[in-house]
Amino acid sequence: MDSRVGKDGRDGGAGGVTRAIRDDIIRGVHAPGARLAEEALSARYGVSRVPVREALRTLEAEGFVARRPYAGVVVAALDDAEAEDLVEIRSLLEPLGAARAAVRHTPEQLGRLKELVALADDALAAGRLEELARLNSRFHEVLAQASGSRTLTELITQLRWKMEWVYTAKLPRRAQDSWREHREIVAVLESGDPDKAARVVTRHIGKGRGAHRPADPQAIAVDQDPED
Amino acid sequence: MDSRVGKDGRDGGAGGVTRAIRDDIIRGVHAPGARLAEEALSARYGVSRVPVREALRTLEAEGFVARRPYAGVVVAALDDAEAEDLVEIRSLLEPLGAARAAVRHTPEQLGRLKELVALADDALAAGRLEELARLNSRFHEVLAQASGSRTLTELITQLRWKMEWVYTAKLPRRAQDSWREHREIVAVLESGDPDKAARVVTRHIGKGRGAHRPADPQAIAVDQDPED
DNA sequence: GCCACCTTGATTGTATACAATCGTGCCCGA
DNA sequence: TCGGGCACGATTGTATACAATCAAGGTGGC
Repeated sequence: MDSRVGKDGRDGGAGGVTRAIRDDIIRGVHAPGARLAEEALSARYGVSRVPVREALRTLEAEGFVARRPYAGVVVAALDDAEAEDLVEIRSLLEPLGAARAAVRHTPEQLGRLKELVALADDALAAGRLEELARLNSRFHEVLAQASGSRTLTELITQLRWKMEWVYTAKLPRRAQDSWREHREIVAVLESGDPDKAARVVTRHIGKGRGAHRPADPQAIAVDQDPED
Repeated sequence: MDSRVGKDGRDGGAGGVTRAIRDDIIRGVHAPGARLAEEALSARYGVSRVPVREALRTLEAEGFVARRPYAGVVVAALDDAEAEDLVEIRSLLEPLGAARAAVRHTPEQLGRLKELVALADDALAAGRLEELARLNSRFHEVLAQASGSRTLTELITQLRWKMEWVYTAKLPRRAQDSWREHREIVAVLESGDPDKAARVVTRHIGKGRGAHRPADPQAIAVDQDPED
């Protein structure tokens, strides 16, 4: 149970602490609304208060924690309406990213996507769902990067983090067959058709309906599949 | 030419430095690609290196600067493709925010919007364009907050900052008559119709066409109006 | 003359120490 | 008994000092 950030991580320094705290928030180690005292964090992650403070500043900008002057930071609480908005925003941005990726993707990125699909096939055959989830994150991360837009990439990545955050505490995983759709995405990217790429990803995300119409407040994305 | 952050600012501490540096980046004081040495910044803004570092962490998360380990931070450079993406992303998110605002806005927020429109009328009559620009920012800020979604509010606010950043260096202002449309937005919000709100803001932003189709690469938002 | 290596300088990353601020509990008085 | 005020503790915000790392320039050898 030692969460201290390893010295070996490629991102030396406070960046590692940022990732560690963010992961712990997503995984529910730090519950929403919990107070995050700087000294406690510095003890827990084995660094001084300065990197902790910088990490908290990053997490604040990303929306994972809220800061009030001289009152400390607390883990942000995502209510149902926020969760619904996340789904909606993502259903707008990821198709846009896919459309960009269809035009701008590099051969190397396409190769990485194909590689990830192949790895997922192996993992699926071996029944390693844990591996599948990790590959899923990587797939969408590379897909976002293929958009060629730094802004889009960062936004989509952060949205995915928050989606994971929301779903981690809400439902068990059901991951398997989304990879058939992943393979389809790669094929569309290779064809270079932006419209088709956007449509495929829209369907993949699971919000095929019109954009701006607010969904039924009752159906708070509980039927969404975290593994997409 | 003293940019040091005043002690009087409501947001005590490093938050003020963050705002100051961001404003200077947006205003072009720190040119894209410029190296931002921490000590130079701390001298310029009259604080120590620690608040500067925290501010840079925030600005990094917001995408205004890029950090490379032990290599310092540089002001991010937005190429034309990025600028185009910003326009596209905003044309997706602001209508969504308006749709949410039409349903969730509080009476207080609606009052503030009306008040801003009135103030803009006065400023317009007096010919104070500088005041108009500031009111314009406030209007869209309150409009975003009225969406009731913290995520949406932050995203839209950051996008607006970046739009301002892009346009500051590119074209002169032409601000006047967008306020007629602002008044229209307020009316739609009061009516409570989400679809109509989304349509009005979509037209207001100036990208009425379909969402995912990439725009003509030649027409890089140069004909966009920064004052909307 | 050119390349590899090392040294040096500057800059970032981190830790420790100090100051400012706020919440809290206690005490006193009505 | 209850309310206001005050002092205390804890925590955040900031400044200074030190360690780690990298880039550049010089020097020696080939």
